[in-house]
This record gives sequence, structure tokens and C-alpha cells, in this order.
Amino acid sequence: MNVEEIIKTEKKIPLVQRTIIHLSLVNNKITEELNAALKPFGVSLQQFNVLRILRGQKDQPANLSTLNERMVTKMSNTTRLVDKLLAKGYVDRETCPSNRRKVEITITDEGKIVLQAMDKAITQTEEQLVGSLGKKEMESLNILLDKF
Amino acid sequence: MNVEEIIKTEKKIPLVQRTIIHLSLVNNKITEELNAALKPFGVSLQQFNVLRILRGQKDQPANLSTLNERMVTKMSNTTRLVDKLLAKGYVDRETCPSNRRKVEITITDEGKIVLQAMDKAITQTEEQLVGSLGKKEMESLNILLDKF
DNA sequence: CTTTTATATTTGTATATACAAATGTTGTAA
DNA sequence: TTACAACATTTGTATATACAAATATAAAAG
Repeated sequence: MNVEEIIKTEKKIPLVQRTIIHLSLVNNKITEELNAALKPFGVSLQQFNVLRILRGQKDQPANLSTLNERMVTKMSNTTRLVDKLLAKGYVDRETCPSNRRKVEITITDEGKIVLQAMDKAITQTEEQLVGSLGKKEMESLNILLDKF
Repeated sequence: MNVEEIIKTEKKIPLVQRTIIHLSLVNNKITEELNAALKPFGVSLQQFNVLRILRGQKDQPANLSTLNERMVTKMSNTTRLVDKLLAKGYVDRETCPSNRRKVEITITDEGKIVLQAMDKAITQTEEQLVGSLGKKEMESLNILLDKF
């Protein structure tokens, strides 16, 4: 990925700016490809993330706040994300008996099955995205990203 | 920025996945802070980008396709981005006399003035974002990002 | 025990983005 | 010169996201 080529400029971009733009371009590519990989399954990347978090709960239900703090989105939209998954039958939603303010979200069996298929597609896409990077390089990248 | 801390998990995330998530988190932080820096000016990051591209044209008008290919958005939305800037008086839009399919967008004097103020805010935010990175580190980061 | 405050989620709404189709213009081939 | 394809932009619409306010429950204070 060449920054100057993508944004079609011949001028030399200052290093700081270039870094910021570069990160944004890479992120765009990543989300585009991941969303494309999920398209056949009819779910968005965010919906996939919710399912993945729920599976990580090992049959323990997650409430909305928990889901929300593990992803990058606003509470109100997490509600609507779950709405979508509910409509597809991939999750269950029940009010928590011990604290009726909370809701408990769990992944359904059907959800687990489709998630497994999605996982394959996502993993493959992720591997492909970082395909040009060696293990050492990826480690360096993670260390550099930690500085943000 | 610690990935595990942000997404609140104790589990070790596989390197490939961690890299992808890491990039997404950093990008989120960047766009959040840049948008916050622009908030006092009442423009979005995308609108700012349009203005910056127009200034780069050195009083030469840019048509929509040109604008569009230098940023990461769809044509239809570029039209609407320009609508917003037009309403604020920061750009002019005229149909190209030599080819009436095209439109010519130019930045107004008012646009140039506000852009200068925005520039300061953005530059400052950008510097702050990469503040923990040295020149060498930034260069390494750019090289690694090129591999995507 | 009532009022207040804090917590958890939802609703309403504005803005942003993605995708498909429509419009108007230009170039080109029969 | 007319019909048709290509180009540049716009419109319509669905979905996604951000922000503020509303609802409902629980906990704490008086």
C-alpha cells in the first residue's frame, strides 16, 4: 500500500501526517475486506464481534454493558445490534432475574453454528491481510501501536 | 494503548487477530480525537479533508471525481459533503464550461481562513497522537503499514 | 417509607456511509 | 443524424453510528 499512490498526490507528505493517513487507509482496507468476507452470511463486522464475544462467555450470559465495553460502539447501538441478531435467531435476550435492569444475552445453537462458518472466512481474510508480514514484523507493529 | 485492557479480556489474543484489532483501536482513537478537534469549527473530518485538498489545488478548481479519488468515500457522499461546505460558504460549485458533465469546486476566501484555524487544531492533535513515537519509530511504522 | 440518586437499557433523532438506480452530457458508430 | 455506449454527477434509500433524552429498576439518604 503506497499512500501517495492511493490519495493520488505527488507531493511529499510530512511524516506525522503520513503516519496518520497511513493508519486510516490500512484500517479502511481491513474493515472493507472483513465486511466483504461476512457479506455471504448477512451480518456486519459489529454483529460478528458480538457473536464472538458471546461465545467467549462459555454459555455464561453477557449483559449489554459487558458487550458494549468490549467493542467500540455506543450503548444505544449495541441494543440495536443485538436486535438484529435476535431477529436472525442467533442470540437470546432475557431480563436478568436478580437485577431486572439488566438483560442477559446468550448465543443460540444456531448462532454457534453460523459463527463457526464465519470464523473460517474471517480468519482466512485476516491471515491474508497480514500475509506480507512476518511474525517479528507483526510483533514490532504491535509494539509501535501500543504507543498510541 | 493496551489492547487487552481496552477490550477487557484476560485471554491471550492470537498475534494476527491482535494486530488487526490493534489497528482498528488506534484508528478509532485517531478519528475520535481529530473529529473532536474539529468540533469547535462545526465541520467533520471528511469536510476538512475536502477543504485541504481544494487548497492543495492552488486556486485550480477540482472536480468531484478528483476530490473523490483522493479521499476514502463514495462518489454520492462526496456530492453531499460538498453540499455541506457550500451551505457554510467555504466552497464554490460551478459546472465546468468545457464539459458540462463535470462540476468545478473551489475553496472560497472564507474557506481558506477557517481552514487555517482548523489546520492548527489538527496539526496539534496529530502531533499529540504520535507524541510517544520518535522519528525512527514513525518511519518503521510507515514501512510496516506499507505491507498491507 | 418516601424521595433522591445511580445504574442499565432503550428510544428518538440527526448525521454519516454504502449501494443501486436515475439524470444529464459527451463521444462514437451505423 | 440518430442511436447507443461511456462518463460525471446526483438522487433515493437502507443501514450504521453518534448524541441526547427517556424509561425502568435498584440502592441510598433522609
